[in-house]
Amino acid sequence: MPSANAVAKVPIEAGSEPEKRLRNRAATEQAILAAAKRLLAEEGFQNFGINAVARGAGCDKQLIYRYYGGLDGLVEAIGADLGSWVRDRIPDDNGGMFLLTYGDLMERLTLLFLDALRGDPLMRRIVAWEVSENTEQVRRLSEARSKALAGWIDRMRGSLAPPKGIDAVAVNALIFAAVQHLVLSAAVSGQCAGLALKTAKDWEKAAVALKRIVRGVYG
Amino acid sequence: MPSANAVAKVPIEAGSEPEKRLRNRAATEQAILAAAKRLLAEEGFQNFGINAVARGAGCDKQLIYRYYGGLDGLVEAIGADLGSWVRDRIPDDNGGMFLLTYGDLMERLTLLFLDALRGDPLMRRIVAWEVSENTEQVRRLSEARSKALAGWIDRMRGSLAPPKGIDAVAVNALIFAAVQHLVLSAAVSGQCAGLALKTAKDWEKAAVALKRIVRGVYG
DNA sequence: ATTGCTAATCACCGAACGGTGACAAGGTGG
DNA sequence: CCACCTTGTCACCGTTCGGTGATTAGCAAT
Repeated sequence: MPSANAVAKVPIEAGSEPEKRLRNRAATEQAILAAAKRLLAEEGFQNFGINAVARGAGCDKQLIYRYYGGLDGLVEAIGADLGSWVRDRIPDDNGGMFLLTYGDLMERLTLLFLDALRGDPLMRRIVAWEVSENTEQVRRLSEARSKALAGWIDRMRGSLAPPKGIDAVAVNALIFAAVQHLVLSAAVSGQCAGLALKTAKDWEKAAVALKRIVRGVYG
Repeated sequence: MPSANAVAKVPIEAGSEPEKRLRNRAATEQAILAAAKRLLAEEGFQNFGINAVARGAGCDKQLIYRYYGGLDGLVEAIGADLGSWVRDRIPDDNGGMFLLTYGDLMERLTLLFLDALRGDPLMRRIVAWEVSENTEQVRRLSEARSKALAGWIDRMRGSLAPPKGIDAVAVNALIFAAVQHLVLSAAVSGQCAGLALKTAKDWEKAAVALKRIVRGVYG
């Protein structure tokens, strides 16, 4: 290997990573944010820290402090993305379907929410984080998430009103809580309270039960 | 200060902590276990570690390795206590009440479970832990908990069977999931999906909604 | 009093953490 | 060409973590 030093001076990445991200702040910021989201989604909030994110982004942690003001700012940037989550993951129309009753609406909402949460590991980790810690970080994230979700629900609801005599806020809180815990538990252990949740058939059972619950309350 | 060394030789704890727990293995083991449970209940699983437990128990961490074989063994010892949790926290009879239908049973079970979970911070932390991590530790804990709970439910059920045509396992999984997430979220943030959960009145609303859901399914 | 067992403590290790200040590298305007 | 500003990197700090010998301290039997 002749002139090894001269070659080594240029990192070997000629064939490994063609993109170098050299002196490009915007790209680096995006890389950091992407690494943070990926890390949080894949590893969970347990080992989520400055060092891990910097390692994942392939840059120095100092840049995280410079560009985001530390982990807090980075987490807030993640929270800002949650608004787009709703737009990306959940259709904002009814797919040509007519929702005649509040029960129709809630059935569709809960099933959509179930599938969306099942398919989004980042969101699951955030939900798990919310019920595990009470730091300012998490509170901000939680707020952003609930706000985005509430807005989406409002848009879907249209002019439909819940039946009189039913505390829809409380009932819906329980239903959404059920979906969240079910999906979280399934993602971690593949089951929830004795109900296996691995195969498509398992999930179909869960969906049927969920519909039955919703219809049991709202008809 | 004459003979300061001699005085310092005896720790000042003469007036601070009358109990010394000197060379008493059984007592030390209990102190460690109690400290672990207290720490887990009050601080959560995030900062739960060998050093923290040793600090909380007021002894050296080496003893945790000796007596429990490390954190894993200690966690298992906590899991072994979960069986007694059911016995302590939840009555195993029906309080002289006659449960005529499966709906009666489930209403009573869910409300009992709700209150029991609300009143037990340790159990809440364990549930939050279960949906946040997937280590062997947590899996063992989870298993112990679900086993104890299933046993209790079985004892309560007696000969009552769910209505035909209803997938009770799936429905009940959702209902228990709802209770768990509701209580966890409330404990952390005082609310769940927009439903405030602080005052007794708030919880009464939640209980009414829960009853409505159960009755909606099981009549 | 001496021996021996065991409960309990101490001292230390390497690693990882969050955080910070100093410095090198790369474009840009004069 | 030079000075300047931004981007990126490096080295280091103090602290905490999990984990492991080596050591001390209390009690019982002989």
